[in-house]
Amino acid sequence: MVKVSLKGEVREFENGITVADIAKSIGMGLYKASCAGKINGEVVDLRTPINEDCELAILTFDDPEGKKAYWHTTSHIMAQAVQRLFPEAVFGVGPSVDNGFYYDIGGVKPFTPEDLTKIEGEIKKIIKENLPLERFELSPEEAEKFMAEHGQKYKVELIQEHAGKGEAISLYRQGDFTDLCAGPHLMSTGCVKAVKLTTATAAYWRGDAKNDMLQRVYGISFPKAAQLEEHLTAMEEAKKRDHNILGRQLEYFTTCDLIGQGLPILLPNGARVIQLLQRFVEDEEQKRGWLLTKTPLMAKSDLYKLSGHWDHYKDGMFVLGDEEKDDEVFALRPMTCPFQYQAYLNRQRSYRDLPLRYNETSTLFRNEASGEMHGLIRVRQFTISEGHLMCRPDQLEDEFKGCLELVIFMLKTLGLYEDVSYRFSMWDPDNREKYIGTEEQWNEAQDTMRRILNHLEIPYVEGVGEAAFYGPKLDIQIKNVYGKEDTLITIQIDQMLAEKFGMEYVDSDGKRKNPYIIHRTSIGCYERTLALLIEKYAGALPLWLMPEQVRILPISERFHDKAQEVTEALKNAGLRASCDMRSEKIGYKIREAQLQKIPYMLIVGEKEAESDTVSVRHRKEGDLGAMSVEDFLSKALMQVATKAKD
RNA sequence: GCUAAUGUAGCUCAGUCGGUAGAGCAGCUGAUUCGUAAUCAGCAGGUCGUGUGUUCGAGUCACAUCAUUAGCUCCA
Repeated sequence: MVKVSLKGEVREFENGITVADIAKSIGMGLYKASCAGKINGEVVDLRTPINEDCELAILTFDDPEGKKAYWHTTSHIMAQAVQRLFPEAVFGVGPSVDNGFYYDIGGVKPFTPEDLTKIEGEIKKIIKENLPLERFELSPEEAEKFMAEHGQKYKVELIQEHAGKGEAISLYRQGDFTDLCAGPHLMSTGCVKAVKLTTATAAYWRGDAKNDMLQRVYGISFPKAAQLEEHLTAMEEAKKRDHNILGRQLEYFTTCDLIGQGLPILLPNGARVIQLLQRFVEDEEQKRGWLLTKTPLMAKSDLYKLSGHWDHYKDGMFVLGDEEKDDEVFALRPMTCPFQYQAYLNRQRSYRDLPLRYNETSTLFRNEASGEMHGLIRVRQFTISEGHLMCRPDQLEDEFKGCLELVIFMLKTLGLYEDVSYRFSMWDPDNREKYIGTEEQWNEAQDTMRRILNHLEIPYVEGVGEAAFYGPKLDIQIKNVYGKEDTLITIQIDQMLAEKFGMEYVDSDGKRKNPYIIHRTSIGCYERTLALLIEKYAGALPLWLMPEQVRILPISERFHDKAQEVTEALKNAGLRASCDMRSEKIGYKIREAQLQKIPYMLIVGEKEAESDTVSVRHRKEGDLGAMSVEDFLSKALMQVATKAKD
């Protein structure tokens, strides 16, 4: 007998009982809903026999790991459907992801939407067949032979890689389909209910552009049809917040074929918001001891050669001139680092000068590959709240903390703090050519950073291979409206470039030493941050950031004078206000202001003229009733001063 | 850069088998002077992303190119 602790309650079972049988013993409802188990904190297959006393949790679709198993099984069902319809298919990998699952499939023509519909139809059949999934193991040799016989070359490759570990290879069989898989999986294909294939795209085998191109089919599934409907509706809603649609509608930015890809035109609304953000950032940085620099937008290639950027990123730079023909070759700057270093190098530095904090509102140019551009998120020219901080080793942790505190202050002010996650971006020792410096230098820099992060109790995930070529990073990640993650902010520790550039300080012992350099941004790129703000607030930015804060709406021509008087009063008080004097009905004017997300609408008519008030309407709260202009002003100005979120 | 889809009026879209371009909203003009999300009427608006072909004839077919979107790769 084994003692199994379930949610704190200990029950006895016969030795070798499976997780699935325990679920069944508790109730058929739980059994049917169960997706996987968790034994002593480790996720396991439902078929796992229990031979020792343990703590067990039954995972359902409501648990993140349960969802993973559910989606993973769905990906197998999809693969089975593809195999039936396209027997020539060669399968790559088919994992679950944050928002569903995918399967990579080679040997087939790109799938059309009609193909996806057909595959969905076959999936339904397989679900109806309610095929049990059986787990079995083969030796690596047997498994390789099995997959080779079925023409599954990618699976053979995966098995060969796994063979060295001396473990058996686990496979799952469901009817006529067998897949190499570590699991866990649901008990049968009938457990999956509502499936939708969302998109078919291309992906490289093993994520390497040199390898075969496979067709990747994405999908999602749910235990209930209503949940699928809900999900699809949510995706439609997300589209309404998409900055690339909303930002254009609300005239924050536009693009132009003649100017080129990745070069958005910031319209007056977008330009205003960015100006407000910049002022805020520069003022806040000044308060915190940062010194503003303004360095050139281009430099001779020699500068980038010294920094190492020329070797690593020449293809991604806009180079002016031809190395073969011209005496001097310039390049638009893709980063600010070596420019600000020159400010440091302007004179000899003492340990007493450190820390030295340089910030800059810095426009950068990067020749991103054509398929990588996206709205305001990935562009070829952007402006970043840049900064480099030179300090002594004993100052590093405090200064790092200071940078992080500034970032957190910014994120909280913007209302994005709850939406970010942290990634400790490290080098990949198996990919040495991507990085400069020695293994010792990397280990030291990473250990230092890890120590600081642990000390500050930052909850981070590790990103191997995500470091900059010169050092590790703390990346602050944010998801866009569709759940796709991007880096919003980064703080980096660099021990290598100071040496390359001969940056030194004379320490208290009279010796010359290289400072540590922290590369950081406080609010990220203004374009990207604006994009995320548009999505976060669905265009209804906080009052202090709205390009137009108040619109005055006279009921009719008779009240134009009064309305203009109010408009002038608000403008003089520092609010961005305008007056809609078109001969339209009040409902029309309100509708338009509302669609433009104008925070306050002030209605001026007979009643207001008589009582010397304005009727205040808020974009979210609706009619707030009449108040004097003075009362409205103090209310609105307070909201601006405190940077309130609505 | 790769795979695929898309590109028609300022915006959203229709346009059948290749036969000479259409709607709604927005814009302009006029009327209306109105109380919390769309007043009515009229007018104007297009080298059908661009280029080169095929054809008697191209928005429609082919090729190239530019841009947009999704995913991959990349992201100093």
